[in-house]
Amino acid sequence: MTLDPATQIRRFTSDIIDEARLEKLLGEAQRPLRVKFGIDPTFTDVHLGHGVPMRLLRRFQLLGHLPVLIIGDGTARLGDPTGRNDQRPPLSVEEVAHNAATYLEQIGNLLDLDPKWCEVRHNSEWFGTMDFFDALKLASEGTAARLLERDDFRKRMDAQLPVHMHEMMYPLMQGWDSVMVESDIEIGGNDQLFNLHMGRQLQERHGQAPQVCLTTPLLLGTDGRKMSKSYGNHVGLNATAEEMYGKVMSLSDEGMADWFRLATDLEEAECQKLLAGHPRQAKDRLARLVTAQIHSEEAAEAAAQEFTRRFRGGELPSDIPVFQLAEPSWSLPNLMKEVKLAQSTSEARRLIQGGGVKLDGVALQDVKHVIELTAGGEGLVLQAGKRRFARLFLA
RNA sequence: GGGGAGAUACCUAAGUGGCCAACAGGGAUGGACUGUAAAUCCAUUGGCUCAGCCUUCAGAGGUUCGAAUCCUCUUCUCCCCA
Repeated sequence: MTLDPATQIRRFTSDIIDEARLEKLLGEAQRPLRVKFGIDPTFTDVHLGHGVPMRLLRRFQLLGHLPVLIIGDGTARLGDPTGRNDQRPPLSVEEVAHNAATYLEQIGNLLDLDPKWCEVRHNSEWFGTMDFFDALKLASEGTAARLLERDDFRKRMDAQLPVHMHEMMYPLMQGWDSVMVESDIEIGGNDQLFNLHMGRQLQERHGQAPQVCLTTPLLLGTDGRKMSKSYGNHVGLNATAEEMYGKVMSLSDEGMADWFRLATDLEEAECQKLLAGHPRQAKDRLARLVTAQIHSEEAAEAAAQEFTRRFRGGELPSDIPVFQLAEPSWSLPNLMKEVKLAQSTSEARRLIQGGGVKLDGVALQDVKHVIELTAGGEGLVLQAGKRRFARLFLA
């Protein structure tokens, strides 16, 4: 990758507020810049989409600057309304602490969390000691009209959905974080622009230089929609190498260019070359790069081989979960429930009738089929759909 | 505080006394095709001891041979007025 800091940073940004100031800050470099990034500990499944700002933070870290991670244990109590069409459920203190720990653990592969190179703060530090009058004072720093202009609120109002007062406090709280940590730069997803701006506004009102705001582009999910666990199109940072490689391989062709840019460090020219070739080849390279980054070169290579063997060669996976069952004789639906290939008898029946169930490679379409288990040998391999397997033995 | 509207399965959304386990679309799952891409086509999408039965239409009661549909109360939301 090229050495010019601004170019490195631009690869991961869609909006830059006050580009001139960014250049100036980077140019002076008299001191490590404080680069703020807020983490909402409202969930535990961190995915590659969340990894994009991390990778940008890593760039800053490599350039000698200081990432300041804000664990929003105060803000999490209400939840960022950005992009939401409903209200978030409140979280308990324990949940928040657990989520934050899990989050940090997972991003450890992308960012150096050594206290020497990275500052981690909890915003309960300042919100926890605020009394009601302090909160009112903070509330007086923004206007309702400004907040209600926002798309997400606008849409909810139009759809006749509730917008609660406390949700409007969120941007102010995030902005206040910037004041408290005296950030020079704040990074956020590109839907965060409003919240980031609030930081500038509050900083100015409190005698600080307004932070530069950088937003990172959204890394789309494997199906081209916004990456989200609820769509099942995400690649979790805690996924195994195999899962990760496989997930990336299921990425739509259209999404590849963005993925090369946002999820790998591969040089621009090289990316273009790959994208011009066969999509499958390019995707394989992409999947290896992504996997290697979180796991290792070796793990990525192994995952690629296993993938090829399984899906191109049509062979069985090498790590089929083994079940030792006490009963020798099972009706097919019950057996599937027992080994978690189906959640209910009805689901099992659907799978069977749809032709998705195989025993040792042979499709079974009879719902009433009875399976007799045996003790020794290879056992029986039961398969549901393309990727769920169970190897069965009589205990 | 007053008046009006509304709450249906994962989501959107029909249904306004029996033909409703509940139209339609989306999503999801399975199958065909394939590069675990896209597009397309087919099937499925509450549960079960599955040609039958059981539990669902915000919650609790009630009317009726019979209710998601009618009545009462409760909870939540939206709109208008103050």
